Amino acid sequence: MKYEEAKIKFISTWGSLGSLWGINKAMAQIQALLFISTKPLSMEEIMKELQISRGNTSMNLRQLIDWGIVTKEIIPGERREYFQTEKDVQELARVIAKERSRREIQPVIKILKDVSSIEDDGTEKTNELIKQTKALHELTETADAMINKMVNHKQNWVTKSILKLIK
Amino acid sequence: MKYEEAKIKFISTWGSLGSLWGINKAMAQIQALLFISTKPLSMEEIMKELQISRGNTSMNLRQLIDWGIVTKEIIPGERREYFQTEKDVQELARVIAKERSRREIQPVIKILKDVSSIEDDGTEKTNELIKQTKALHELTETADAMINKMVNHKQNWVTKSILKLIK
DNA sequence: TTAAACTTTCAATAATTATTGAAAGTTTAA
DNA sequence: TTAAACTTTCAATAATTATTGAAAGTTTAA
Repeated sequence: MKYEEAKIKFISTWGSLGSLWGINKAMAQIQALLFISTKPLSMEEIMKELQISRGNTSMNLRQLIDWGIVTKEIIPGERREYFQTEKDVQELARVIAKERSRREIQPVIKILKDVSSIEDDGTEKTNELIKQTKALHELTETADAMINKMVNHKQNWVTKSILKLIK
Repeated sequence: MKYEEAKIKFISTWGSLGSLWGINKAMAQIQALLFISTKPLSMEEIMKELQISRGNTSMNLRQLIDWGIVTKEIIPGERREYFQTEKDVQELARVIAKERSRREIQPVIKILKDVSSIEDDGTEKTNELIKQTKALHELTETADAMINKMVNHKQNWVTKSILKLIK
């Protein structure tokens, strides 16, 4: 496998993995392209590389900026804007985990809490609903907290300690 | 909020959360319905409760069985099949994490490994590709291993230890 | 066997989500 | 100011994914 093939493979794999971290294909591909680029890229360059339209590129770049994983780079003397992504994987993981938690997990936790707090009328079905949603609420809250804590430590001594602990 | 309202809210929330654990809406809703049911349900009952077609119910039930979180229950003297889901949240989390890892994360890890092992021709762009995909490969592999290990311990002494460690 | 009571399959269709591209908007240099 | 060089917006369209429902298949009781 040579450079070009590897590059295409990486970008398309990372694109289809987008669903796993909650973003769409084009957004993930743009991030992937910037991630392996040796320099910031312009919108024109991104469009050309990924074969996507101007509108699509513009919207998805804006979303990536909104997520906080892509930044605009102003190159002196240049009219057009250039873009670059966070290059450190640990920091990338931190931002993604935090955003996903905020956008998707927190709202669910809130609803689980509400649902599990309904008045117990003593019937079997109400009992079951309360019991099960309460268990789900606790699990979700714990898992969310753990992932965030984990990923928030830049140095990985914690990771190492945890790995040692659970091996 | 009364039982019926809470039930509907829970099922629709869990349904839309499906994307987070990699399954579709109907599949997640069926699982949610079974999760708070006090007894196994027939296909007829599931269709009626969720207002979905027979075909849809049949296919998604099959998928849930395939994932290993729903089982058929034979009730003596009854012709039709009944279904129930795993009721223990810890076990549920274990199965989901394992399946997601197997179906989605493992294939990506393999590709990252391949891409990061291409021959280094000494150019800057090849260097960057190798460096960045290697970092991503390590991170993905570590995260996957951690989540699986974590969720694999039924007792939660590990969870507690980890929480203490990272707080 | 047969026929009733069920489940599964799958082509057609509906719903959802992503993408295009042209028009409108904005910025900058002269 | 103006016009060239850019970016953003958004209605139309394409692509993808989920759902339906009728026909085919299977199982069981008699």
